[in-house]
Amino acid sequence: MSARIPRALPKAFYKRHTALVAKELLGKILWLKDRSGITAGRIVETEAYRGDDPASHSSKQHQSGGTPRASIMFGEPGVAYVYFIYGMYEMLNFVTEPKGEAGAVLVRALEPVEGEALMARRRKHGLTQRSRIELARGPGKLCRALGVRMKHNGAQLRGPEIFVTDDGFVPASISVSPRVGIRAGTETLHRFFITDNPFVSRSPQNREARR
DNA sequence: GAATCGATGATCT
DNA sequence: GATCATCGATTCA
Repeated sequence: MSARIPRALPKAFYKRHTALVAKELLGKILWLKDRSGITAGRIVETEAYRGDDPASHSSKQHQSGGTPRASIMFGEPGVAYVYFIYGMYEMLNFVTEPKGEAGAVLVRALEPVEGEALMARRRKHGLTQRSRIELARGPGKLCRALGVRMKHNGAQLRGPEIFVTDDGFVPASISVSPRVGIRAGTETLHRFFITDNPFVSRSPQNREARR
């Protein structure tokens, strides 16, 4: 079980409009490497948060570069933005847009492709076919499964701990919907997911318009 | 399958 | 002091 991690996507991939990056991340593979081992999953669901969008952490003090927590969203693209929420869960985002423009993509769900046993141990699950779907189906779950912690805040997405790679997979169809769990900005269709993919997190809005 | 609710702590006002 | 880009247990069906 010694996975060889391929070359990661370049910084330029992230230095673009956040919604475009969120959409193009679908099908890419996210790797986490730590002392426990290597885990990886194919990204099947993302959300875009950008600029002064009221749903985005970057909307507050937007003119002056954001609150302390969100200031990383105004910085260099291609790094991880990790934050802690509900007293229990980490959330993993990728910083987007050129430096000075605020943006980040929330990674919401993965299809496990490497290190499933380790993921199951971290999630305290067995490895039935059923639970395999549940391993990383949701932003809190995937951070648990991969071992994403606050210490990864600011980490590069080209290693040595976090990698995002492209194996050539192209989703057959992509769907969009409102974002999940927010109060403001609910009209914006900035949630992207691979159509009919069973690893996409459960939500009442799974039957939204395709494109 | 769907609805409800408590856990638990950092962040912001 | 209120809010929160969530989850799992519980209940009802």
